[in-house]
Amino acid sequence: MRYDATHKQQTRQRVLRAAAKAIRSEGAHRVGVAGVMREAGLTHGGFYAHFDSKDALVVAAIEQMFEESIEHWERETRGRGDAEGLAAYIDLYLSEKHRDRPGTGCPIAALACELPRLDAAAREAFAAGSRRLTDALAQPLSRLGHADAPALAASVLAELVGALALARCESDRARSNSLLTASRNALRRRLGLNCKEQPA
Amino acid sequence: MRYDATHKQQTRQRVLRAAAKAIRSEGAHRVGVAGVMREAGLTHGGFYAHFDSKDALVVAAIEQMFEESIEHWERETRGRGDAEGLAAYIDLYLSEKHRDRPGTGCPIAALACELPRLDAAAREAFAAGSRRLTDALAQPLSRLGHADAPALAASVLAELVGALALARCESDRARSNSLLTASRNALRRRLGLNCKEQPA
DNA sequence: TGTACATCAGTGAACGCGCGTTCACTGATGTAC
DNA sequence: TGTACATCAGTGAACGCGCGTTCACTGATGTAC
Repeated sequence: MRYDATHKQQTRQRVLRAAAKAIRSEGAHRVGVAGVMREAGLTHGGFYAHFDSKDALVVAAIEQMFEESIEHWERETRGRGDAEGLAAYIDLYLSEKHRDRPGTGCPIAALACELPRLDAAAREAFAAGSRRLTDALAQPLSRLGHADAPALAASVLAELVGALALARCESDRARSNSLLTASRNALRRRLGLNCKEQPA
Repeated sequence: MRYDATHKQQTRQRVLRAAAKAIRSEGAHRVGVAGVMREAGLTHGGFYAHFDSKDALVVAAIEQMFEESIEHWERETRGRGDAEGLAAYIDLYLSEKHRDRPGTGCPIAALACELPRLDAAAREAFAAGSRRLTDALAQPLSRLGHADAPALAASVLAELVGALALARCESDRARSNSLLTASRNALRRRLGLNCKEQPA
């Protein structure tokens, strides 16, 4: 063992994190192996010591994104009540900051439309991640007494994802903000969360 | 004028329709000039007699898609009451058929995530189309007495788009169908449309 | 402690391929006489 | 009516470029003695 046992593993993680960010920003098809490696401080040739192919990188990066996403959800809701945690997550999800930084945000909002065009392994990883996020949403909804929490969670996630994606398409900042506000208010009302409405 | 005056215009329309379909199916970045021309029964060389560049084709194709989309909305709601028309549109939007045929479906659900990566002209065309669709939704909502119909329309469109995109990502057919059903029911309830719930 | 060595993570030139784009050419068309 | 012609929509070979991938090589590292 010439190098530290964790050395290669750490490099792989660096490449993976760079890929997860670039893919959410640029899309899986536009992201290049060379660019990701450069971002990780390496040259493109070394890539194949870590991943079998670009497709394999995309799959691993998708898993990485959802790992980050679930972690983010847990960090934001931990130690809060169900209602408060949900409200905080909705506000964060539909915030200007999240809209303006797709690279570190929700993989679903960044990649959903592109996903059906990826290979089966990538689709499976993505679907698994989406289910985990839906389940995470369903739990507090269920504890709050909502009937059919899994279906409600799916519906809530759909609006979150759709609103964020639409807000990212609108280059007029004021209009874009009003899309975020519209869905924030609609979701708070739907879920019976503390309804201090925000003006459009 | 050697050829019929409308001949070139008709060819252009054929190319445009092929592009609008291919871009929704494959994404703007994956679609190639040669493939679109082949689909229109031509060879790639003739492309530049009709469009300045691939980017220009994408812009024109986006306009074409929204034209089709608005037309589709009008065809489905014409001659129906506001509530009935909305319910019919929601059912159609969140149908298995729409999910399985992105090429002829809503441009927003097919392209929203990819759109921020397109150039300014494409983004502008897309944003304009999205606003038209939101306005079309807002009108019956307003007539039905909903307060702040524009915001509600934005929220409804967000859920429609998000639910369809998520359903397209889920390769397990039963799960995918249940995502569509969840949002169909949630939207009907939200809008006070005739609530014959469908089982998940 | 010092030196020769084996290892292997990472380098960078090279490849084949598909893409957007260009351009000299073709040949079906309607027109002029 | 028939024929030579001008037009121009469409053809297809060729280009430069960026991409994913390969591979012979490098050089920093820890080890053996």
